[in-house]
Amino acid sequence: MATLSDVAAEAGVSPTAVSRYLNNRIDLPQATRDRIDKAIAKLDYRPNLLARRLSTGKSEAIALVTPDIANPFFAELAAAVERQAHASGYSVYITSTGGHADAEINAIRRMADSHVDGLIMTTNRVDDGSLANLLAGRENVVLLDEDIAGVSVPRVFVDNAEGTYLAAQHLIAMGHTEIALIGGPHRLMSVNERLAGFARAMDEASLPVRPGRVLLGDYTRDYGAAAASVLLDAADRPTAILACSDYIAIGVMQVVRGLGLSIPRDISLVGFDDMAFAALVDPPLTTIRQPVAAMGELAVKHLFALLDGQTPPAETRLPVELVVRQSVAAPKNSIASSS
Amino acid sequence: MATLSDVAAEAGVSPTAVSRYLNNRIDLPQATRDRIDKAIAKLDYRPNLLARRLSTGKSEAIALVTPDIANPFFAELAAAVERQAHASGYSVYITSTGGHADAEINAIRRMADSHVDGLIMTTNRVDDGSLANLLAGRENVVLLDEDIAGVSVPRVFVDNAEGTYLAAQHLIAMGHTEIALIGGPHRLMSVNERLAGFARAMDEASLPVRPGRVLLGDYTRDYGAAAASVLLDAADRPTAILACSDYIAIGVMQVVRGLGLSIPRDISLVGFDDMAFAALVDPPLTTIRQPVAAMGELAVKHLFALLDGQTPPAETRLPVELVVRQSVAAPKNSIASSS
DNA sequence: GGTCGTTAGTAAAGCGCTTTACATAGCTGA
DNA sequence: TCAGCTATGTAAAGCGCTTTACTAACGACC
Repeated sequence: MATLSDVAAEAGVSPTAVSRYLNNRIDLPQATRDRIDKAIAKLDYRPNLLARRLSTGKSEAIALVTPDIANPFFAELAAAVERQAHASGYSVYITSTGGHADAEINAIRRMADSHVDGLIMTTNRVDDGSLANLLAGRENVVLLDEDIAGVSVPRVFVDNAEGTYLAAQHLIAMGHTEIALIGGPHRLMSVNERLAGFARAMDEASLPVRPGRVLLGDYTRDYGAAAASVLLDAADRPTAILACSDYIAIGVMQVVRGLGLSIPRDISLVGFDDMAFAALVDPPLTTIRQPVAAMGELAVKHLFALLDGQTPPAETRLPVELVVRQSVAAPKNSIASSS
Repeated sequence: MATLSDVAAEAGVSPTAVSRYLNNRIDLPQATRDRIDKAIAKLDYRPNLLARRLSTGKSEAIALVTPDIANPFFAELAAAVERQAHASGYSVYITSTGGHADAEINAIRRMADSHVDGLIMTTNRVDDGSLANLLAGRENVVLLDEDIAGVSVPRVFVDNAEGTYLAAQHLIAMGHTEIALIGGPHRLMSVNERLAGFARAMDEASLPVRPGRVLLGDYTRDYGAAAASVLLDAADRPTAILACSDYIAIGVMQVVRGLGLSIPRDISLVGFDDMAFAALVDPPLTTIRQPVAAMGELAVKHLFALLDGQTPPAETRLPVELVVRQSVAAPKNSIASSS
């Protein structure tokens, strides 16, 4: 591999001249430029990024730490982040943590050690303070999708409460009064907020939120199935279920089908996320769409602003949207109220 | 950020001693070790990876270049690669190219410039020779999932021909004789092979492969829909369609439904890949399962073997598997032959 | 004809680490 | 008593780049 010095020797100038020429820090006469260009071409010279980074302290790279790249939600987020970062000539280093605290900490450490310029952090856990500690005072981090309590870096979230509010409103408008909610991990910000949105819609319709009708566990298919079993085995079944993720909704569907019931005839179901498969399942799932690409792009923009010494908004909320498909109907034995 | 010299000064030894101690290249008496450990803890020292990499020429990192990280197939592959690499203490740098030739070339270049130790390459295009050129002679590359003609690096593929062979056999056993195939891009290795497997099964059953019944285009939902329209608008519809990817199958389903037809009553359908959504669609899709995780892991293992100076197999084929769900039935107006 | 400004560069230090070669002190054995 | 070994280190160069300061040569101006 040719080095800068090789090029300099070949062109008959000093390494300094080549370096400065390549970085547009010097005006050289055409003849010299030509000699350097020729030398570069001849030797197929490519700058060693490692050396440049070590020397400048800038890496033109950002890190994205994410719970699980195999999860399409995070994969789409990652794709958006990458697209946006590449547009500015930045590389993106992605790490999956599997949602483990120590893996998250290691990932952040490792990223810091590799001297990336900035970090976009997504998590799906409730932090016990270690993450907050690690991130405290950093000026080159933005939080995406989920909060970490106690860190004061720019955050890009979705309007979680509005999402479940819209979903519950939709169910209520269809005539449902017996509505259950299945959510993610207790105390996770998105979970709290989605619960709050649900409660608000219920409240506005003067409907009670019964404790046994709110099940919090995980944003997974398995938990969706487990929770659905509990709800549907009960004496007083709900007529509708608001699943706080499409994965949960899939689990619900599976159990409903297993019980010989039908969606939406016996049970109405609304999901959350609008993952690609939501349109493909049977029946196509009514759900809340998150603007995943916009989230990723905005996170990058805010991170770049930060690196640029600007002050992006402390918190941005992106709007969600109700996507009506076919998993909601009026409850049996009841007449839909006009909305 | 504390440096090695800071630690050395704090511990009252030379930087050399600290470096060699940290790399297990020297035996120090307990007292000295303690002083160094204490200094490290006190200063919260973490080695600068950039500097280490520049100095050693090793990066303990590999690159994965992939067409689209938002595609669950590649995302799962990436997750497997990452898991396996992390287990050996390696980082993975993932890049999405969008399937563009120039982006692929840039990505490979960029990875080489960042001095990763090795590269795992996946593509979904037919190379015009530029990739082959770039990769020629490299001793630290493995090809995954799809071939690049003319490069002689270790390759990890799936048994494509066997997949379509099994699928076609299954359809034939159910009584189908009018079987169409919808495949990916013409001349792509996997496409050729899947076509060959299909042809072999047809041949063994003494069934002709009619030209109008083989449509090659893209591994996408859109192409699946377009191809299905062509096939189903024809005077002599096939009774079964072998889709060479689950995405294609989804497109087919959409068109079939749009025509007021039913799967599997009117048209039988087999997919390829067994993506997560295959089990979730209506009807659940009979498909060919690829061992995605195993592919990713094996690619990493072979890459490490390469880096270790060993010679992994030039080409490995991983087995596929027919997953029978509910998208295949006997053709209407015919009696299923016993298999 | 000296000064000043411009042009066209260069020398050398430094980024933080590794590594090779060498050094010193103390001890052992003949 | 002294050669030689072991234990415990160290000095200095080098990875490939950037950057700060400096210089030499030349022409223009007064």
